Amino acid sequence: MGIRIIIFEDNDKLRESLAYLLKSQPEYEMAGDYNNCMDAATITKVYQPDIVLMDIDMPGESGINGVRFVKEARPETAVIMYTVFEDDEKLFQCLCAGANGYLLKQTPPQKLFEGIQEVIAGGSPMSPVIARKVLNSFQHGKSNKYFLSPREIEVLQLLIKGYSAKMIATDLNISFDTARSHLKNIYQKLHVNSGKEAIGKALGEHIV
Amino acid sequence: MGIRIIIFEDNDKLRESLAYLLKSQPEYEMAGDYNNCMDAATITKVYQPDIVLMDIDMPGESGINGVRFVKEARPETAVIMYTVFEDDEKLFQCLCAGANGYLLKQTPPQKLFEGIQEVIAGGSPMSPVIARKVLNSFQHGKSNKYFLSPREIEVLQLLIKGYSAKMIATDLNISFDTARSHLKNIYQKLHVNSGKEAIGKALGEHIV
DNA sequence: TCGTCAATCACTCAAATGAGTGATTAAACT
DNA sequence: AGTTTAATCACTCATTTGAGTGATTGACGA
Repeated sequence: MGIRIIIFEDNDKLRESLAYLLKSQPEYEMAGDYNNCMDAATITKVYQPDIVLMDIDMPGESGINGVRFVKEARPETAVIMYTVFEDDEKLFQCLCAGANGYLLKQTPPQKLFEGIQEVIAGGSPMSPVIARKVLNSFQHGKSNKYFLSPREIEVLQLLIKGYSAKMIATDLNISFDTARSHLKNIYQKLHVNSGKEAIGKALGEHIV
Repeated sequence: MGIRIIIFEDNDKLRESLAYLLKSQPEYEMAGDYNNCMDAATITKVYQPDIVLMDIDMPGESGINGVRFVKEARPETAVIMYTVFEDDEKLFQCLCAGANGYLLKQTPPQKLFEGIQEVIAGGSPMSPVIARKVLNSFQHGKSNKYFLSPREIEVLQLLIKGYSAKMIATDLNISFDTARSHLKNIYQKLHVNSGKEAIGKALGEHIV
């Protein structure tokens, strides 16, 4: 019994040639190919594939939801994204949805085969550019693109810890009004108008 | 001029055989090998390597700090971790410190060479197990260990977007006081006593 | 049927907050 | 020497918030 593979890809030509390519390898067993992932959950439950190749841009449900469907239906099935998109937004949505690999369509067939083997071996194949983005996402080191002063960063950090203006003032040994003054300046720089928004933005954009 | 490489590895035998191995390839140029990374910053500034192979467990400064030193001294230098450790703690500390790749010591020399080429090409080589861990770290989905009701989760999400109680009320078509009531219940469940703390906790612990 | 709980709404009150406006000092840069 | 900036402090005012207390409805399960 070979490695059971299902493809979701709306481009007919590409999907068929992919299927043809995989079928030509004795170790793979094509369990189906579809031009949309609306029924991905059912399909996954029925055919229990080892691998799913998933495009992102498809009519109806996007491949991002496709990953979700497959993973909810059968977590053991490994999903490899196979797409032209390399923008951060879609990439991280796919990863959060549970994708096990992310290969760009420029990937030569040889690398695609390797990727499938890597997934079977418990790995997570990624195109070089993607792997770089993924690793970069971890070094969310103080971007500070809003040009906060050192003192303002200190104040913001305390704010994030849930401190009130009064507590911040005490902690930093400055007056209540100075603390509030810093806070107001921070809000201006972050383009927000409340401490809650500032916290959301700071944590969301990894400013601190 | 070849690819300049520096090795930080405290195991003398391993370090020397690695250096020997790399020197035997014409495209690599060994720019030095060290059994600790205490002076990694200076060494990096002086020799300006393209690649640094960094062990984690070393006497004096750990390789995790080593990454930091190298990256602060010269961000263009790519650092590849080369270690036996595959535990989450150390892995993610390295990534956050700016590592560009993470290969386990079980990696055969051939794969090590490929990894170096991949880094030069702008990629981020990772051993399969590592890549899997990295991708997995993205799918930390809503734990809800504080047993928030569905409605409370809705309210919390709006709060995180920076909405005031009044805005939440409008958005959900409920009265101002109901919104405040929900907020108070949420604070109780999260063991906090302000919206700001709630946002911090929710974002920090990936509750929503 | 009874109890529990989510969801809704209401009222009070003291404290915190955001906004606006303005000022001083010291360091850093031009 | 002049300018900019960070950091400090002060005062006002309307709005928001947290807390406390209490009540009603409807759904769900024991």
